[in-house]
Amino acid sequence: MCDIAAWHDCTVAVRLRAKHATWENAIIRAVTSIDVARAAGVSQSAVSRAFSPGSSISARTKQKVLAAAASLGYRPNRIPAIMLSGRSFMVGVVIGGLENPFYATALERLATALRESGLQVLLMHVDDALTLDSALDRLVSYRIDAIVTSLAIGSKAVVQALSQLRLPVVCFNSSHVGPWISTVNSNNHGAGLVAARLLGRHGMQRPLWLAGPSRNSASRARGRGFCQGVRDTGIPSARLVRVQGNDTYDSGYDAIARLQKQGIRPDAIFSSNDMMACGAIDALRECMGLHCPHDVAIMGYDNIPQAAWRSYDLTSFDQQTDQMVARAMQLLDEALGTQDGPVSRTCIVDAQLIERGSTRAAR
Amino acid sequence: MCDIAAWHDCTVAVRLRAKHATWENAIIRAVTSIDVARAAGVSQSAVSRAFSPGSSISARTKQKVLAAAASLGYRPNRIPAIMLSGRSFMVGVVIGGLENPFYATALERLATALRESGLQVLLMHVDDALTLDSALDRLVSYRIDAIVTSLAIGSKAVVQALSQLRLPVVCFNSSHVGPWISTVNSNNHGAGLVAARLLGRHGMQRPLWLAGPSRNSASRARGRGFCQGVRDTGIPSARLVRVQGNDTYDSGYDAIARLQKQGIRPDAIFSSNDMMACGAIDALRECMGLHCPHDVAIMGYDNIPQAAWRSYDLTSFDQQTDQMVARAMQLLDEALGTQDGPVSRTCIVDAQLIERGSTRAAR
DNA sequence: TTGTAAGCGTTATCAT
DNA sequence: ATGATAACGCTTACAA
Repeated sequence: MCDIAAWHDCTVAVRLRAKHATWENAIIRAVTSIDVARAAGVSQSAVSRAFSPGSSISARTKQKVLAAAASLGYRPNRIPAIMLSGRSFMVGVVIGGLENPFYATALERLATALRESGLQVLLMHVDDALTLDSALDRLVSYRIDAIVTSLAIGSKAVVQALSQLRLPVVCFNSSHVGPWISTVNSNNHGAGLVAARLLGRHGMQRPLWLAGPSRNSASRARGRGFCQGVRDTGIPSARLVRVQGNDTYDSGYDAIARLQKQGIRPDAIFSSNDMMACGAIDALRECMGLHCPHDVAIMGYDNIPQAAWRSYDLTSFDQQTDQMVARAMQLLDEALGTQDGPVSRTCIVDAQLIERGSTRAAR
Repeated sequence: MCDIAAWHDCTVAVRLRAKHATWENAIIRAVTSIDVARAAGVSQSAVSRAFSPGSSISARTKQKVLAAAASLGYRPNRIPAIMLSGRSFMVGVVIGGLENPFYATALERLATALRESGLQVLLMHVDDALTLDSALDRLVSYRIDAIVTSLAIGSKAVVQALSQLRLPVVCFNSSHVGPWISTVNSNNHGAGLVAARLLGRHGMQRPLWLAGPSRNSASRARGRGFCQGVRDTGIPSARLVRVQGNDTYDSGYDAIARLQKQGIRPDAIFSSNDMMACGAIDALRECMGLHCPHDVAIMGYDNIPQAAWRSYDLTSFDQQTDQMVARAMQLLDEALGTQDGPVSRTCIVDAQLIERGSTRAAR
């Protein structure tokens, strides 16, 4: 159920609540449309109309109202409109992992797109699945119109929690779908195939798959694609080494360092994301004395800015965030516009291969 | 004044608005406290009390209400409370430059802190000063309780715009202050001094200051501190080379590349942020054939994750984001709790020197 | 402890 | 074109 109780325990909230428990000690009351109406010598409706384009109002009246509003410093209040219409024009954006530049950039683009669509972003940062439930309840209590999330929705429980809100949900790179849930996915599997083909052309003999966390379905799809692609080049599946990371630089570094101890020397690496790939590049040099691309070819995913930094010069897949965000907005638009029940759609956007030095050398 | 007009033009907004212009075709009405009251056979106030900890209600009644609420799927609506109290418990967070991992991480921490204080984040991403004005009007129309911004508030115009909102504002690393505006700053000037001292110990003879955009007051303060620190080591000011960047990796790279053409070879660099420092390190190697720290000692600012990546191993100043965020929460708390007029305070948090390889070598 | 009723600031409807 | 009025869903003062 609702954890409104937990909410009440929060320090600032309690303080504010206590402060305004009675009407007597109310703060500076904001200027309302009544005040403007009185000042302009018109009705409250006239004020409303002055601020609603397309409503029938004479230029003279509008002038009077706007003048009065300006002098009083009136700022329309959208809260009552939310009560009346049931729409808040706020979208809950649930994110996590901002330490990955990819997600940071994606959020930036998403926020911009939503703003341009006249929607507000009610942001919810989530560290783990545990906080999600209570977070959702809070968002919902603000009567958000929809939810957009870049969390890789892995667990069935989360999907169910989202579905139960009876609110349009748009995900990025989520595999689970359900009623009310739409998703925009990068063509993860296809990119895995492309990666294997490219590395194959560069003479791959001892491929390595550097996987992201297993709960990340996008990572799993990339791995499956890569595995199939490796087979397609004629290398038996058994020769493909798989190493587990957790999408961080350190996990990429450590994974390679572990390999060194096991005496495994890959000559072609596909990493589930760029951060791990960067870690791998550094570990190869420091722990194995291997240089990229001379000794090892490496590819990542996400095309984060650091992939283009000269020390890494990493071939990567660009998720085409702009396109994905645009698609997400379409899905959102559709879901918000439909009256007849929950929408559930899936979009696939091809990732664009960005070739850089890490796969350039012929060996 | 308000650009509510512009808001009305936004596509999604218009569509939703049109769709619910009349009461007839209203959507699935949400479950209200009235519904719960009816189902539980109690009054509406009883429902309200059941969800308000500390209010006088019998255990039996509360049970009945909660049961009815659960079976109906009732979710309390906070919107009416906003109208009644005038407090929304929403804080407008105005940000930009998320492509810098430092700001991304800062946002993450801030969002977490606000959530833990029971405040919601109404996010506003701003590309430039132009969007800010209209953005603010929108935020205000949602009756936010305060604004927190990591934008380096440079222009006097922005400060004035913020002051006029008559809303508590908390900034990070802003120099301009005014009524209603509080700010938490890193000890930029002090860090500049420390940088010069450290580089001086490493034999600095030809110092270089890699500046951020001139509108960034934090960068200016760092530069002033460094300049003074350089003088303190006995090097005449005229020997200090200043180069202009814009806080990006590319600008750091280009700045060094330009120096090469001018035949200038620094032996100690202090960069206004880590991104530029990374660019500088790569340019030194690629364009000048200089290696860090053997030929050049380098320091940055922000201690972004990439500073710890092995390819850079960059000495940096950690802004202690956790502390700064904690301070910001205190300032916010204070501003929200005060009834007697606008608050305006400034906090300084010392940056912590993180020594890494880029300044380690004795040359 | 519980119920009744007023009120928050706006917008849609209806009457003028 | 304009004004009066009801309604949105909840909280709180007050009465019982």
